[in-house]
Amino acid sequence: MSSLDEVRRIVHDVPRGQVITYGEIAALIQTSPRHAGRLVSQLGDGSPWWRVVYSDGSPATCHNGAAPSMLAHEAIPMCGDRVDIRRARAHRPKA
DNA sequence: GTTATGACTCCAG
DNA sequence: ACTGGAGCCATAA
Repeated sequence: MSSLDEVRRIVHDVPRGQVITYGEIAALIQTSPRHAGRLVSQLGDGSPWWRVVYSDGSPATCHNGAAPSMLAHEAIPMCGDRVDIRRARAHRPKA
């Protein structure tokens, strides 16, 4: 089981209408936040990468800023230009 | 084995 | 609240 699978499962485990931070993923797989983002990028387009946001709720800076659009389309609680991480933050999948 | 890079986060100003 | 700099781990060359 590679960390990539772990991340992929976590990202897929995030219910619609909620998001998860890179730091949360990094903590779950026991690695640094730097690698967390890298793994999510490697997931490809087959996973809801847009549900993964920064620790302060800002969406990923990639995809030419398409993430906010996806978040809004997913009925994610947003606060201005950032996600309302306070409300949308997904809890741990509880292994 | 070493160097360079990346979808991050934290601390200080 | 915003900006800038440093740290970190893994993969690729």
